[in-house]
Amino acid sequence: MARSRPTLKDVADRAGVSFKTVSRVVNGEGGVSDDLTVRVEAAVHDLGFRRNHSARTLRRSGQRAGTIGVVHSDIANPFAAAVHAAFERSASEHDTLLLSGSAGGDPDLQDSLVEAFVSRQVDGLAVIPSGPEPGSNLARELGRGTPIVFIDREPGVPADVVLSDHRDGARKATEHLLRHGHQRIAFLGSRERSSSVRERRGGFDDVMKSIDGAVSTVRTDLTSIDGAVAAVHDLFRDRGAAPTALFAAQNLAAIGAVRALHQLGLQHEIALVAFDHLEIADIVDPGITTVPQDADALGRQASDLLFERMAGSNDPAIRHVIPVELVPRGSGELPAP
Amino acid sequence: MARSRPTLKDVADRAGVSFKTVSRVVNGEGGVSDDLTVRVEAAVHDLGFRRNHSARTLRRSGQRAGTIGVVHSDIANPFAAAVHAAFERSASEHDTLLLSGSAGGDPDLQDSLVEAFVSRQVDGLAVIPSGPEPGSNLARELGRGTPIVFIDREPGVPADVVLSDHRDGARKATEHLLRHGHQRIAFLGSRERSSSVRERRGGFDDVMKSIDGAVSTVRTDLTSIDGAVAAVHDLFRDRGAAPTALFAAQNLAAIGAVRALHQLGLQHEIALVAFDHLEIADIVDPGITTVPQDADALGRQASDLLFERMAGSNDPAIRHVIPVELVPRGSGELPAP
DNA sequence: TCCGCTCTTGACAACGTTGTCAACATGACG
DNA sequence: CGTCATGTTGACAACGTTGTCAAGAGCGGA
Repeated sequence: MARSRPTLKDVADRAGVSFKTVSRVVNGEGGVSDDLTVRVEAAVHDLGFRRNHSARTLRRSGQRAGTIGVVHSDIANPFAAAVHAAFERSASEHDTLLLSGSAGGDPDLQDSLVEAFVSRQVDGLAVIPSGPEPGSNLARELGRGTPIVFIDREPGVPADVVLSDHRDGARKATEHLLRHGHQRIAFLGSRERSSSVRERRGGFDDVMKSIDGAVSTVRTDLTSIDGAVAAVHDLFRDRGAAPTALFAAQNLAAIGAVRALHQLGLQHEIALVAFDHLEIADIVDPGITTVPQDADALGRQASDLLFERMAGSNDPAIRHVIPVELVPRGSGELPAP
Repeated sequence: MARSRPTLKDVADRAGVSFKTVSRVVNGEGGVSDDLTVRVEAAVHDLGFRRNHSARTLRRSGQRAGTIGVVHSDIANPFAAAVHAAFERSASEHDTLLLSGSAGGDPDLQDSLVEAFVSRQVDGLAVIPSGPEPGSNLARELGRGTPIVFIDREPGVPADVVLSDHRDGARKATEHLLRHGHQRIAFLGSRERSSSVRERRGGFDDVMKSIDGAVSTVRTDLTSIDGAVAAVHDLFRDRGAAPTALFAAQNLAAIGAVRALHQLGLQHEIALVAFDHLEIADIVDPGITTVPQDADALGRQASDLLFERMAGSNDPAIRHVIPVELVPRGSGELPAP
């Protein structure tokens, strides 16, 4: 059974001083005689005293609490995990810890995460793709002036945001396939409600519509690898009407597409370009042509933006777009039959 | 500039009642007339009041704070992220949030994370491989009776732990390679100070030492994909003395090994067995024979253990070992030349 | 010697919340 | 009509900490 943690008062009793003196020593405020300082430090060490951060920030309200809440869709997604890690590195330089949770695309869950974060007095929030629109709690906090940064999704409200150039990346991917002679191209996407996927879809449509004779097939809401595998199998059930190239607009969809093409033995016939970084891109044969996102830059810049806002910046909402480039590796350069 | 969040008192003023009445309504304690309840609820809604969780748990010390600290080595590692996600799912069923941080194998950093968690009054801690031995803060908390669960590492002290059967898995992998005629096998591992890697190394050595003529090469501290790639290139600089099979004892080392073998064009000649789940295992050619860990089970069972402990269980330290099985996919069945 | 200064120390309020208790109103019952 | 139980409401302390202020000791200078 956990004995309760020692308090300033416990330390004070042991050192035979008032608890205010202990507070001074613990905070290095100075103005305490060497004699007492030594005694207090010994007592602190003996009891294993740790300042109660909650009580501290309660008393000093208005000061930073040193905690940020991060709302994920699914932190196990490699892209989300990479962004999180970069954000965390940057936060730790500011002595700030991260509370995080995955809302899995459920707006209600996202809202209740935000509520839990806010009630724990976070200094700011970072939101990585989830629901379509900010939930009511998020909207309220925005209105209240809580610093919030959106990562890789359109906020839909005036708020700081860092995102990859989804539309441009999708255009580049699609044009790349067209340039290699493909006219029938399938778009594979995850949650359609996520703005990043909508943007990528938009870029794809922009290009396809501008070309006479281009035929697009669209499969969205592929939220798992298995779902994407099934969708690709389905596409090739009728080889006559099947596309000659795939644009996998999200990392899990891409892994599923690669897996399905390999299962079907079509990996050298059907062209594939994938959005997002894939660890496997240069291992499989053919290598996967990708439009990688810079998760590290996204995380770091989002953190920079948030800390600036938390430091009191009143600038109008900042929108940071990170350019993306296509990296050819083979799968995207397969010619149309 | 963020206006400060409304308090019970603000709501009380607006509703024209005492703040204690607001507290009662907010907590659904009952004993408030319908008349006032309605007025208070309106004020709560208008002001967007959210209970200050820190103040609440300060007052009710002894009660759970609803927060758990998770110490990672690197949360961007797919295995860690998967464990984290499973842990998080389970925690959210207990209305508990996770504070997390990556210590990257640095014991000092791990200790300062623990300190930051403890000072934020977490109810318990989960520790995923990092330093070699529990740091002094962790040791102190253990002594104090703070519920702690170790995941996938030997605690080195009497404490709850959930781990894969590393040694047995490594034995199975090594025996599998021997059975296919290999005698010169290289072991590729990450941080040697991590108990999981030590155990896997132990299983490997156990088997190799028991076989006459078996020659083992060992490369450890391969903490990144690139590091593993370089190590494998190095191994095959002199083909004469090079191993005929690789046992990649960790996921990043495995990805690096696959990549290097493909770069060298040796993927169909050099056998490979990998510890950990690999997303790419059945995509590449040949498929990668693995000894996958059940990250989901690890996370869930660790969480179960921790919540039981937090509920006051005084059972002696529990050790939960999750069995692992080898999954043949091709790379591990390549015969020795 | 006395004043005023600095240095050290502690008493006390306050942060936002919940637990305890008392005050008051109402109605039932003798 | 008085007593008592019940239901509603608020005053106040407490949680662990920091900020404010005052008290006391020690010392130099007039």
